[in-house]
Amino acid sequence: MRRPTLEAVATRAGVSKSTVSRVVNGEPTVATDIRDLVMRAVNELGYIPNAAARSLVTRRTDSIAVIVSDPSAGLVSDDPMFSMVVRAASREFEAAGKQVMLMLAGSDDARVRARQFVAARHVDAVMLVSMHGADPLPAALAATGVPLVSHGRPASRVNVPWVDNDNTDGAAQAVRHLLERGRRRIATISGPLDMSAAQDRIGAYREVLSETGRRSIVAIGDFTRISGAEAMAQLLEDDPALDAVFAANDLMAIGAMRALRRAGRRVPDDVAVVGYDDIEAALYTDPPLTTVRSPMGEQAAASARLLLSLLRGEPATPVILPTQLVVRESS
Amino acid sequence: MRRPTLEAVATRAGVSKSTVSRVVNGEPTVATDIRDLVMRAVNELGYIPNAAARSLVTRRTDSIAVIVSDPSAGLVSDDPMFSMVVRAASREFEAAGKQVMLMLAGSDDARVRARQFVAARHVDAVMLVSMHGADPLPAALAATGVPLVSHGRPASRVNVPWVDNDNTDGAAQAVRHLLERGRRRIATISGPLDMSAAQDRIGAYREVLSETGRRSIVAIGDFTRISGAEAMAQLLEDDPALDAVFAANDLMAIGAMRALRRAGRRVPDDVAVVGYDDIEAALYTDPPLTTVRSPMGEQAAASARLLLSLLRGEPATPVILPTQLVVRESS
DNA sequence: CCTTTGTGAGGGAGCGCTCTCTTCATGATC
DNA sequence: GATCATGAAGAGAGCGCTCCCTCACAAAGG
Repeated sequence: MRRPTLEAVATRAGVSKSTVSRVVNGEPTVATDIRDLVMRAVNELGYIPNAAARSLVTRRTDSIAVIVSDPSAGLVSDDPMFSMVVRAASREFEAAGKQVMLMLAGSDDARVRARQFVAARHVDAVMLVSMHGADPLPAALAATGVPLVSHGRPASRVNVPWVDNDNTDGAAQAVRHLLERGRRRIATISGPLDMSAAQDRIGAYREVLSETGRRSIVAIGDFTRISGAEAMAQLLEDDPALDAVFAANDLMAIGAMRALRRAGRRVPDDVAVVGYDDIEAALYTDPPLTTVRSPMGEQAAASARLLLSLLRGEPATPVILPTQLVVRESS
Repeated sequence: MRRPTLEAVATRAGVSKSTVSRVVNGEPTVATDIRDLVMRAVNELGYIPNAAARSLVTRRTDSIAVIVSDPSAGLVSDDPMFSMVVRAASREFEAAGKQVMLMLAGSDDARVRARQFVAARHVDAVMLVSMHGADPLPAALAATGVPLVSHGRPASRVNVPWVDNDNTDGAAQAVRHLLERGRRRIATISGPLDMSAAQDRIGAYREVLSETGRRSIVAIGDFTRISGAEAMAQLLEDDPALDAVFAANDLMAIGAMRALRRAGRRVPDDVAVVGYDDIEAALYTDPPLTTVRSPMGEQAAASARLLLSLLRGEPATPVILPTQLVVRESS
């Protein structure tokens, strides 16, 4: 009935518990014939170590929390970021033999639970994803003393290693590209200004424009398609003569293109559109979207690897991955 | 240094370990004054129960595995299904106080690990997502005796409770709608035929067409955008005169629309397109996509709830959720 | 020859908790 | 007043594992 224990294996193999433990944990100080003996017993009994018992004594769990802290994440959000990041990170952790505990920290309540969970040392480490300036989680988690890496630079000043793409350079590339195409009135649809990625992207937009003596035309979205459409409508109202728009992500760019179409503007003839991220959907818009490729999956994998190296006791410093403009037909 | 234990709390409160345990676990047989005494000690010491020790004796882990078993899940897949399903299920489990262990079972290797993991009882239950006919996991997991629910009806004949949407009815609605619109040569882009959803959808397509004496025009995709585009190109080659296409999901419909545009066909004038799922992106295609709304998030939540009720010892029977055609401008 | 060193295996305490069993106090019943 | 039922708190075994320590034995050195 009950699953076999170390002791059962030891009895069967005619050795001590200690020896079985050594074999199971791959310690080298076991003679090969005894090792074979033990392994046979393990297989015959179908022995699998009890993780709870093991972690009770080792104080390790071999699992890692991936905490996704976004504000609400409405029920209808088919967010490509989530899918890519979670998948890539999982793959990396699983390859390292770590289990992934996924926690959504959308509400304050959930954030408190997440903090508690981490403080209770139910996981060996934490990878934190996608938070905004007011998010108390980076600091709260850092305070638990559990190894922690942030996917994306935290907006608040807190001493947590992170991995990000070069938002500033990416956005600068996008805006320069529009200038080179001869666009004069270049608007932007920014993400929420409490997110570092949004800050960096709009900062670069402003910087490049001011270098060439042009003024900024700004609307704020929240990185969703619908907000992109709304922001675009707003921009058209503010400046009907605009001839280009840089959206801080592809989802908003897609929303913006829809709003432009509804307003009777042609893309790129009347208004050029550039996005950011290069999600797969950017290939399938009409026209296909010019965008800045940010290596989202790679960034997540790098975050995961950074955390794993931290866990091995190696020092962790922030990582910035390069980005690259992908010119398609929308600009 | 070390975190406080039950015993430390007991000493501080001047009671026995047993009493503290009762208080912490909310048992009613503790006098209120003593309960308060204990709670004060708990708060003062910042006591958090050690999950490993607890689960060593209770043989519960209060965690649930969500196993996503899709064939490869290429690095570039920003799959809306994944995001919605994982989020909705997580929300449900977290609300019930269960931790979610996410496991990607893309490779054979990963599948073996997942099976092992479940067999080792590292989780109390398993929610299995999105598998195909040849997938050995449903049977393998069922054999472990761990409570199991499948999100989507398993393709193989295996006795696992599941939750699905009414694929047959949904697809039938889509095809009837195209007929009502006066379309004569209606093609379909099916999903992989080893998936039950794909089987049901193409089955209904064939059924409705044969009722009206029309022939089937079929291409097979794999539920990705790119495969939808390829399948559409194939269909146009097979039957240049087709005037409608029913894609078994929205991603493929989006790919198909792109292929149609490239081939110089107008949607819906030359070719009407209907998708399936009603992902958010369906609103943002040009023209907006007519599609069958399948309640993906609701389905995932229902799967999660079914599993939770199974865990409470209640019997579990399959659940089928209704679907509804959403007519937009692509048909 | 005895002692030292090294190596591989066994013994057993203890990780922090739950849960059964026991004890004790209180009050009800006859 | 003796007996019993009831309810609340304590004692302690034991969950399955790791890891420190001990020990046996063999080889090497004096």
